[in-house]
Amino acid sequence: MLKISRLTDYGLLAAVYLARHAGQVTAAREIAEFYHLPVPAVTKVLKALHHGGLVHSHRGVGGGYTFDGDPDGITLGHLIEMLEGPWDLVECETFDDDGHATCAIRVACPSRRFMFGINRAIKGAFEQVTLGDLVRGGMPQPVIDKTQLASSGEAAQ
Amino acid sequence: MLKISRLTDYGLLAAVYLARHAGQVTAAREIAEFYHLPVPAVTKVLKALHHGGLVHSHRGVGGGYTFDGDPDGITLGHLIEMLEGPWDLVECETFDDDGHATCAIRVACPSRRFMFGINRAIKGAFEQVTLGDLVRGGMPQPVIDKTQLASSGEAAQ
DNA sequence: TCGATACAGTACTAAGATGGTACTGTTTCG
DNA sequence: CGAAACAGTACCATCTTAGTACTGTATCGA
Repeated sequence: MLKISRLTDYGLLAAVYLARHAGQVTAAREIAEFYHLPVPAVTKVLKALHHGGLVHSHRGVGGGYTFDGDPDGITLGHLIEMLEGPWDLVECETFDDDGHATCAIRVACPSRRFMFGINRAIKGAFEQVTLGDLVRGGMPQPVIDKTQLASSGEAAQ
Repeated sequence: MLKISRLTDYGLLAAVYLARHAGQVTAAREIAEFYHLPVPAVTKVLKALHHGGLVHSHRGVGGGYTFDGDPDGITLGHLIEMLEGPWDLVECETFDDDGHATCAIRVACPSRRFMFGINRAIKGAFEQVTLGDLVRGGMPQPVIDKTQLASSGEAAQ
């Protein structure tokens, strides 16, 4: 199914919470209790946000996480990348750990350009929503730029 | 991971193939061979497209599927709905077979409106791409309408 | 009439992803 | 020095996915 995983949900909520309390040191427990989420799950996603460079961490008693950047400089695409790692809606361009393409017929595939065009068009939508939009609670409706697929080369079959 | 499932990929390719051969009766085998895909998998998604009303089926010798509608009247959202069933990027509003909400704290959830706003904004992007766009190989870049979340009510936490 | 073709519907299984948790280690405060 | 809180890793039950198999039905043509 095409859906944002539950842990990614948690991560978006945590990011918004921290952005709304910018500059304040906030413990994972506080965020988990606010949203009625399991604490271990929230700590997991906060580690990912820290690893992605979105938030700073503070250990020890009274520690927690802080966000002090520009909410409008962070896109929904960035956030999902931090939480899920590199992602594509299609796997035409995906490679496994050995560097082999997941798609065995990749080079000869008549649909590769086509699928990659969809990928870029939809991922582009995720780049138009910023953390600031989420914090403000107003979110833009993505508009598709119909030149995206064509610019990837000739049309696919 | 946030990705279109492989079978849905197959379904999109099959829909494009049929739209490019509009009015012609095309067997599942022909589509599978063109894209180098397993025949049983392609027949599976074609059944879904037929069930969704996108294509007509013709049994017997020389049978197959035909598309004879308006490619620009079918959106990417419609196609995914046919192939994956009702879908949402978040599960705030999802109910199980017994009619119970998947989210146990749904009524009191401080993030429900927020997540549903994301859901509508991104799903809106899928409504801006049509089967005609896919057939022509030019695809729009979705543009987010930032009023979508706000219009769901007050801003969520 | 009969056989081959092709779709209709259902069900099964192996492989992979997901969600939640547990455990150990490290840092910081008082 | 003890408690609090993050860092990193690993585990496991559950769910989803992909692919296939099997039976049934409709159609064409010899």
